[in-house]
Amino acid sequence: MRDPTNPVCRTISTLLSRIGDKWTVLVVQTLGQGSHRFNELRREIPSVSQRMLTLTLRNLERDGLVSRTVTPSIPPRVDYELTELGKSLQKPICGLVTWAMDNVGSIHAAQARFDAAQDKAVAA
Amino acid sequence: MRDPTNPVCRTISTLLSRIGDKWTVLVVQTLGQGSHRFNELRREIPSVSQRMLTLTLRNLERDGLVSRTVTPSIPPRVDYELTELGKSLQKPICGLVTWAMDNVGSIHAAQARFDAAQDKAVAA
DNA sequence: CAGAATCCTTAACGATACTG
DNA sequence: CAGTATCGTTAAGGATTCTG
Repeated sequence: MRDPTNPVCRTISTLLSRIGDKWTVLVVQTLGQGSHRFNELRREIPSVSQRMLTLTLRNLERDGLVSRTVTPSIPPRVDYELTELGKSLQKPICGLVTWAMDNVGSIHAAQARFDAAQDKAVAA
Repeated sequence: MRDPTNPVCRTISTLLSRIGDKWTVLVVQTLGQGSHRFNELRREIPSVSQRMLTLTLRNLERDGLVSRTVTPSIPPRVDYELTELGKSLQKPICGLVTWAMDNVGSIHAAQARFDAAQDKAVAA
């Protein structure tokens, strides 16, 4: 089940690393509010670079989580939207984010304890 | 809420990248079966290097998700175990893994469609 | 047994400049 | 507007060697 040559495991692992990358979750959550154009996404997520937004959207599109609709006008218009599959991913992501928000306090406290113990050990 | 200078957001983002790293989820799931010694973990996760296992466990310990118990014998014995906080994280992780397993098929199909369309575009 | 330290390669990412 | 292409930096991770 955790054999890395197993294709199912590889897919799960790839998905987890997507979730863990810097932008995927932000993009999915933004698209959760509805369809967005490329530069609308950039404005909603100011810290993302053009390059990273492009790559993130390409990956999401390739995995079937986001649809890309091109309107060949001048200037061109491209709309991104969550697919049904993409929408279904929101729930487990939300579970994780909620857990994190509920437990920020405990985590920070644990980190403070750990770092204090480290300092003490180094000082000694 | 998605301001990267907000400490809560930073914690959430750090947690997500932990989930997304190569080993954290595997280690948490292995420890979910019960307490393990260092080399027991290595045997259960053969692909992890000693260095990465050490780093992963340190991070988990610092975040308060895993406890580390040293028995100063010769040879030394170190046991790792999920804390209550760590156990509570299993549920949202499971939600994500379950989603992934349920949708591997759809994802692979989407990737195949995407790649086929790419090839066609390149060939043209 | 459980690690710390070091070296090295690769991949991620940001910044910038250019294009249909 | 919505990208692509290229470059340079940083960080992740593996392999190896050494130690209490």
